[in-house]
Amino acid sequence: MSTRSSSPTIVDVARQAGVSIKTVSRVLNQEPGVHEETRAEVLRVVKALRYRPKQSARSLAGGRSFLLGLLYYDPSAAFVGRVQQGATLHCREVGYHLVVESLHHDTRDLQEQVERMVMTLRPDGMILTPPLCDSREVLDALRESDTPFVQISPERDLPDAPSLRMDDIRAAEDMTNLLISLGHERIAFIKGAPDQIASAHRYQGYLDALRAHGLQPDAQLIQQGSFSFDTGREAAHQLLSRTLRPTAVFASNDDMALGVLAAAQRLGLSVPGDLSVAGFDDSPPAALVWPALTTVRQPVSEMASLAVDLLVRRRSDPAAEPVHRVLPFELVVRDSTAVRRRG
Amino acid sequence: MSTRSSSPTIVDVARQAGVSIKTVSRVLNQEPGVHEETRAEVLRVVKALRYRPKQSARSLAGGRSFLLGLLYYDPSAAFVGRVQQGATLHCREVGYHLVVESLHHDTRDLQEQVERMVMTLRPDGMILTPPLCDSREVLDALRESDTPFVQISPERDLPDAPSLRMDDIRAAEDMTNLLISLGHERIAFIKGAPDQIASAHRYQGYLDALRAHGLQPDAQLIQQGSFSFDTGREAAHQLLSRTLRPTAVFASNDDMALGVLAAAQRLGLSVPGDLSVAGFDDSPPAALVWPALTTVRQPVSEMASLAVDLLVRRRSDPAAEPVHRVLPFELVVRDSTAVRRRG
DNA sequence: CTGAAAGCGCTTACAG
DNA sequence: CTGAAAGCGCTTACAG
Repeated sequence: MSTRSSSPTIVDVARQAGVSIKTVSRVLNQEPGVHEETRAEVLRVVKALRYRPKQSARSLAGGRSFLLGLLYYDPSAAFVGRVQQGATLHCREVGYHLVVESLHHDTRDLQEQVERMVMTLRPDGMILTPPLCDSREVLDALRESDTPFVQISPERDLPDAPSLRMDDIRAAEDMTNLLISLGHERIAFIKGAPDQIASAHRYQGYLDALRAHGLQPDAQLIQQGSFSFDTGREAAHQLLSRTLRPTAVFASNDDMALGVLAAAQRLGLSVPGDLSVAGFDDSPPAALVWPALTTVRQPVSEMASLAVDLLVRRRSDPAAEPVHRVLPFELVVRDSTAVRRRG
Repeated sequence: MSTRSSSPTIVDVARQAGVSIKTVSRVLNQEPGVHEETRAEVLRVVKALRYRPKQSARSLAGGRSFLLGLLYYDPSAAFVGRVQQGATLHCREVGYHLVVESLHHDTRDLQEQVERMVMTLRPDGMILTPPLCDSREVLDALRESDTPFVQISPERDLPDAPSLRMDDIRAAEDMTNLLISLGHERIAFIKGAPDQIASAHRYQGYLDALRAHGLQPDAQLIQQGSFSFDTGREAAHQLLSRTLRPTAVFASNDDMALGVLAAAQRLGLSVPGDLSVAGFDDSPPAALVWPALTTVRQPVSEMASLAVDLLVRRRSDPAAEPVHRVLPFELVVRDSTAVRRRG
């Protein structure tokens, strides 16, 4: 019923500007070799008509979709949410759009799911987050369809794809150094899931810092967790029930650190008075609990932005050697850590 | 360098199946009027060739993009994350894809942002979450571009768009009833941000439940918050410092309830021993804190699925009267609430 | 039940 | 610096 005329096309613009559609196309795509006056006139008409090139047409003709895909598994993961945020914002800046695809990690047809998505949508690239970025099925589907992708925080780098990560070892080392500088010597550590390389790296950083300060790692103070709240709480319960308690606990992610907080509370220990607690990730709850958690912030937005850039730029230079970058992290010192109480 | 032949098109399928491309198109779009044998043969070839129709071509020719947009403002909001999850999963089932667009609520050019997104991408519909679903600029941009949209939990319903929401009044009433059934009579309430209709509704439900049980609302027990952790903590501090303390606090969202937990802990009150605490939303931290929070779960996945359905179906019946549905919620009883301790 | 033709709105070679 | 032509891979009327 709308009396609104249908959207203007490139033909309308060309006609009004008195040029060919090819010239309009040139201006829109910022190609060189257009007379400045011509360019200005075209732009004027574009603005006057509120003309927007239609993606489906550009896509069909030009062979690129201006779509980037974000593949993820665990939707609740704060990490993915922040990747997405960084990616959408940067996508807008470069004229792309982000399509999100949530996968069931356990399903049989992971490869089929990815393949179908990629073949119908033809995204110009995919952004992969853990644990999917290390899934053979996902990678195979992407390779088979010639879809460029970048891995964010993968278990291991690939020769044929760029990756972006932070230095887990160094971050854990810095956090441990912080605790040491606060006077702590009996610093417990709760390890993460054994099958994730980040667990080993963070543990490594912890050990490095202790050794650099001449402190002996104490097996009694090292517990195995699996990155969950419950394992953190149980590990802390073990650690804190001993007569000779640690004065600080470094949990290798925030969920476990929250578990430590809960255990301390249960046992009537005050944090940070009786016990300092540090986490890793800077998840949303970290800032919401009491006391607010000291933790490590990963450079997630930067990784996401860079991922978008790498994918978009890849078009101009498809044969470029894939980069593997390590980005700087940040220690977020809040209220759960304090100078060790003497006596 | 790849020796891989380019993807098969509808022409390849038609040739191999010995039919016209029109017939292939009919089969793919499940149109009636194709001989069963012909249909089977086409499907066989489709499968053999691993043929997938290209979205950009379908989109350009058919005038629909198979893309749905999710517009949101606050990325960290757990609510939006769950909407997204529900939407992507259902999108896959119906052959659509979800494009996410994060907006800056405060920017001047909200309308311009939305208009640009919609005009280039031409999504077949948009899913709007609070607070954007009530933004005049967003709505105007959508209407002007003839883009169908559905509102999830809007402040108020619109005559020209479907909306999906839960019954806030009833949910708050049920939660209050739960506390009353546990023996509580001095039940405090922390209100949410005054500019959101949900705040008024939840407060209303609280009052309704009290009155139904012959309990007088006590102004001393009612505090104003604004849905943030800090306002929850402050309000709780006020409430719990009095000589005649409440035995239960109903915070009208989880973030504030977490603040109540923090305040109680600070004052040395045990939850739920000395104090029962209830929240609203079932945000991720709600299950992670100690004690785990009793709260209300909104039917978010259902709203998201329905939103997708409404948008997809709208194509077949664009003139249909927009529906305004109220979906059932769920009380999630965890560890922060208990029978009132006597004496 | 099936098909030939036209067209969606752009970009890609190719000319000049 | 600029343009005419062809084509991307589908769907939409329109026929029969």
